Amino acid sequence: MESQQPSLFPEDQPPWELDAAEHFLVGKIVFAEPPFGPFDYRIPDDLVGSVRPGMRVRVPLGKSNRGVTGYCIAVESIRWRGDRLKDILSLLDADPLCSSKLLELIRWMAQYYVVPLGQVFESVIPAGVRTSAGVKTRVVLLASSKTDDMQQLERLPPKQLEVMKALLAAKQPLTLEHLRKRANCSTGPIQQLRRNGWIDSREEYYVEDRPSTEPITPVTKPMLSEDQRSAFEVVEEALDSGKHQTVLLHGVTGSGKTEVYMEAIEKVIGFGRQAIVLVPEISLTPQTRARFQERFAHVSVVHSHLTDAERHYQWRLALAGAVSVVIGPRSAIFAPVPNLGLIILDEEHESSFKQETIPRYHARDVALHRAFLENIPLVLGSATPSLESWNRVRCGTYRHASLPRRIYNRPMPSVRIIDLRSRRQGEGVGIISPQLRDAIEQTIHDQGQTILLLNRRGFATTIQCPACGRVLACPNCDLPLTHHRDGGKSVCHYCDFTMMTPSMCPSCNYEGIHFYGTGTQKLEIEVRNLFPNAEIARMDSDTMKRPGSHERVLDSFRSGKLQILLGTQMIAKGLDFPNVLLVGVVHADTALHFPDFRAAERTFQLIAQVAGRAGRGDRAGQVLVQTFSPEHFAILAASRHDFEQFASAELNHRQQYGYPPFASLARIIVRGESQKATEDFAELVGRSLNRINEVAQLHCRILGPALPPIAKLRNKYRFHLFVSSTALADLIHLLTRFAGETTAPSEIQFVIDVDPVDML
DNA sequence: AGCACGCCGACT
DNA sequence: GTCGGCGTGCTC
Repeated sequence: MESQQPSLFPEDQPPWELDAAEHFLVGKIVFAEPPFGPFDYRIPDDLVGSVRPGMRVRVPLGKSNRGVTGYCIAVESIRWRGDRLKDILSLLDADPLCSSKLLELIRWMAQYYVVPLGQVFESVIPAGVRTSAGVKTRVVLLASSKTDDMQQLERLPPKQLEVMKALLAAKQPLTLEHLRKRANCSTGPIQQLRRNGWIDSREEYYVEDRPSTEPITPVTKPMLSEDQRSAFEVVEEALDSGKHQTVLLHGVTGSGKTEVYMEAIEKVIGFGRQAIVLVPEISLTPQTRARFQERFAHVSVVHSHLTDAERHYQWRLALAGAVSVVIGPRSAIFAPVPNLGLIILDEEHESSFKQETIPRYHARDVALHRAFLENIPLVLGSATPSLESWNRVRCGTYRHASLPRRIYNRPMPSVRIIDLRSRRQGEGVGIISPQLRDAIEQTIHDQGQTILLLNRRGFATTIQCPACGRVLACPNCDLPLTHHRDGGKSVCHYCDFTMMTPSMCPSCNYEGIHFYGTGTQKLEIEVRNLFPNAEIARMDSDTMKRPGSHERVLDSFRSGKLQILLGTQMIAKGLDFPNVLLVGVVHADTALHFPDFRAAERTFQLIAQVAGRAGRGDRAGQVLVQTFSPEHFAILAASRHDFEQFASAELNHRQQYGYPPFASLARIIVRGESQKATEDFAELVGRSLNRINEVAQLHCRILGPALPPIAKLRNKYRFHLFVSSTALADLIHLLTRFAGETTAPSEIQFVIDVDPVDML
């Protein structure tokens, strides 16, 4: 990665030449496209002092000297070493786009995730900032030097004198419109002053002020419960220590973690510092925003629907220190606040904190590193912590604060496991067991509400010919298509390929193709049949496509209009409805048998999270879990609300097989349109990795290439390899060397995914 | 990525 | 003998 310039002269020059040796400044520049650099460019005399790390520059590149935009990562004084250095052409920023600490964070990310520095910049600095979205120019007026002569000034006509007084009193440039208002005059006298040289004008960039979206209605803050207070004290201790410290706030669902966060934020704001709150994208609901905006002034909410211009504006506000709290999804970890005092990452186990495009960073790990660099506390909150974080609690790396009880000491819901295997064939062929059906009926009778979770959308998960056994598959991805009853379409859930579901088998022409497996659509139909008088709504990514539909369904559920809400995991998280007395997990095994070492963890989390939706009000809740694996430890532990038992069993298993968190893991995905060429290249990748591992004497395990569970995606064949090591440095070293010396043929792409979350 | 240099086939 | 194919390599 380091730049190398072939030196034309011996390193140690004779002293008489050393005297003559010219010292000058160079900027180390990186680019977002190849060649990534870093390259050294001379800083021309007129830019000395203004080029600083974190700024963008325009530089000539290549034989044609085409102009390219790069990021300055360092400014160094070097000795002349041949005349091959080119000059920086111009500066694109007046001030650095990132502080030195953020720059350090970017460097760490580039190293850790094996991504060129320039590409990390592109992801850290919002596109709207880079394109100056929403920035306009305007003419501003300022008093000229002529105004130094007070006597001359006094002799101006009265109206013009008034204008000049107003302008001088403002002590800053004003637009024509502003000045006109302040002097309470027409434009006439102002133009006259400009003509006579009393007023100078210049163009300036500005961002339109947006109407403040902050209805500052401070609410009286609630008293912390005893549990909340003792949890807060752990965080407070970390804040007072003035050092970096990570606290895992382990609070059961409904235990009031947010109050603890807010108390900590309040304290940080009291120090004149800022806080960043990271939440999963789906938790950034208007209610969450309102909660923070009611409690604090200057809250910046960064959600995914902001335009580039709005994002740019929020970013500038944060940079200027005009924001106390930034709340947003994973990219909010890069908020350029000047004096960060605390980072909070809520629902830290959520996989949406992992970015699935380059750079494939995990916001939790980036947050940890930023907190370390800024020397501030990090609070990770979850009811079902990731095993990575939990293991660090066990090792004593993280402090543990827990909220073991729900607020007002409400009981956790009782969980009953329903063994689907015991059902006799032929009887109750439906998806809803008699026990679950009875429980729903009882709940309706008790005027309560029911949530039904089925983590698979569509109608049927496989479309199969009962005569020849042919399964309808996606032509692009080779995965079974899911039948959607609205419109009778077959849809691929990976690439969205859609076709009309044939009535006839394409292989054997058998009339009577059959649907197997269950999705939320089929569940909806069965539930409607079972409870014809109930109000029912389905929530999954198919019904939630239109903006606002999410809110509409949740509002009518909150109002009590709906008795049953069914859907995919989007109903499992965060919802807080006091009248939910029953939660039904329709098929707990959906995620259990995935070829992924986190399958058990995911299953535990999903059950625990959705179970947490029940019994949040005055009346106790109950949870029914339907499963074909009633003895599975993840399902058993979830039914007892016993995270620790689950975690210790799962950690033992991970340790035994060398999975994270006991080893660092990376995945290399190779894809291409030709199966043969893709496989050949994947083999080559495997040989390169093994060779580097041996010659550099690294301690890495290399697995594969193998067919990933999704072997074909969007018309591309895929192969993957895994590299793991108990020595993180070895793993990164191997990957860095590999990336440095490998170029894929043009029709093949490969990506390195460090700490992969998605194994498919 | 872009643009060079470079070494083999069909044309004036 | 020249024009031009796109295969490797470099860009501060």
